[in-house]
Amino acid sequence: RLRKWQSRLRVSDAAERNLAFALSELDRIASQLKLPRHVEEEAARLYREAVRKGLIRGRSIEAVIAACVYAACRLLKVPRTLDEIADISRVDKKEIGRSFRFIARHLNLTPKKLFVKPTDYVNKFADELGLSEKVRRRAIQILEEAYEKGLTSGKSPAGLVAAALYIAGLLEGEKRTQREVAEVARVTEVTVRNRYKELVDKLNLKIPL
Amino acid sequence: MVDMSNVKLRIENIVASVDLFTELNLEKVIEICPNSKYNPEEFPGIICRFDEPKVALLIFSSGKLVVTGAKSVEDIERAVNKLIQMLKKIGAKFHRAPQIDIQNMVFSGDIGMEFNLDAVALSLPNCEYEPEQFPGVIYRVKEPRAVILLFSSGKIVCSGAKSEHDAWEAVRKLLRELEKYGLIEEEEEW
DNA sequence: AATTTACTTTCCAAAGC
DNA sequence: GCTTTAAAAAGTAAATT
Repeated sequence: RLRKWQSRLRVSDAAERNLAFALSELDRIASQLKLPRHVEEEAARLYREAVRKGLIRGRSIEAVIAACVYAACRLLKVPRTLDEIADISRVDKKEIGRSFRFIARHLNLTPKKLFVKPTDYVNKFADELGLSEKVRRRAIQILEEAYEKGLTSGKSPAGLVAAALYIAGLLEGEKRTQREVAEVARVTEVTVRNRYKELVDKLNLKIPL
Repeated sequence: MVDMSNVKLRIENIVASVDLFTELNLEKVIEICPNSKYNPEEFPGIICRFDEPKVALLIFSSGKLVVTGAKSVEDIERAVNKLIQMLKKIGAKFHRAPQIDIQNMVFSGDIGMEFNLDAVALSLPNCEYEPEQFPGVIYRVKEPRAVILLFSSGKIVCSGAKSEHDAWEAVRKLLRELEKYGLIEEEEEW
């Protein structure tokens, strides 16, 4: 009947409005983060899939969009920290993190698919710090040794990469301050210092004074 | 067969729901509870703390309670009896024994070996590992229902179990999975 | 820079919004 | 969903000294 038809119209109206809002929010985040088009498209695909599976229930569209952006970055190996996304989202980092873990669980985004090699973070941070190829290679070498010695489990990848770049900079004569590397990695100086100490100690690195 | 001889579990917290089968006037109850807090605007129950046994109780007007922070089931029984004695002085009548249901037990423990959590996350199905947000692997056991947090040190936290037996069973299942995917013989192949 | 305090994760019930 | 309560793990963060 007419009423049923109207309610159907209303439902699809709401769904379309929500989707339009979600995609505009995605556009806003993607342009501010200067994300490649394929990442934005993947985030949109993840969002539609999340809607189709009813994963939005109880969550805000903004939180889920931010989570999809983060997931798309991880899947496509485009390094972006959760903090960078949280900075420009109206939703806080904690809520984005929750939504991210929730959609990851239900869209079968396994740790394997989401794994981003430290190398990718090295290049991103090194770009922002203006560090040479030589420093990057040294940092990666340090990170590989640290992994082999079991120093990386449970630690913040961003903190580890920041410390490795700090050390590599010192070793290759392209010093950046702890403050500078901490800033691009979005961790505190204390974290950089703690990782730095442990890496220098356990890998027997000789830092030129 | 999974070797559990090196595995340790320790009770850290027990949560129980209790029904006293008596309606309570919280305005009266608040006067006989020394270290308690009651703001019906923010939370409908009285928050009360006992030193002996060391627990926290949430007291509701329906006569139902939530007891948390206990290290043993006996602590919960003692706390409930202590509260009942206090309530009797305020005129509350008890016609039957309280019903106590253990809802959740939290354990800390040790598996006795270290783990490469990247390797664990790569092969162990149905687990979560986001080192940027939390340093442990999160593993959910369906039956008995429980969640285990596994750290690189081999230390664990098991929550959601309703009994010590269930917690051991959940840990046993995690170990079986770890063994099945070749994650037990760590040391050499890091 | 060391200490202390605090927050992240997991679990669960209660009554009501 | 949220509110409150407890507790541990290990990492990170923030506030004091």
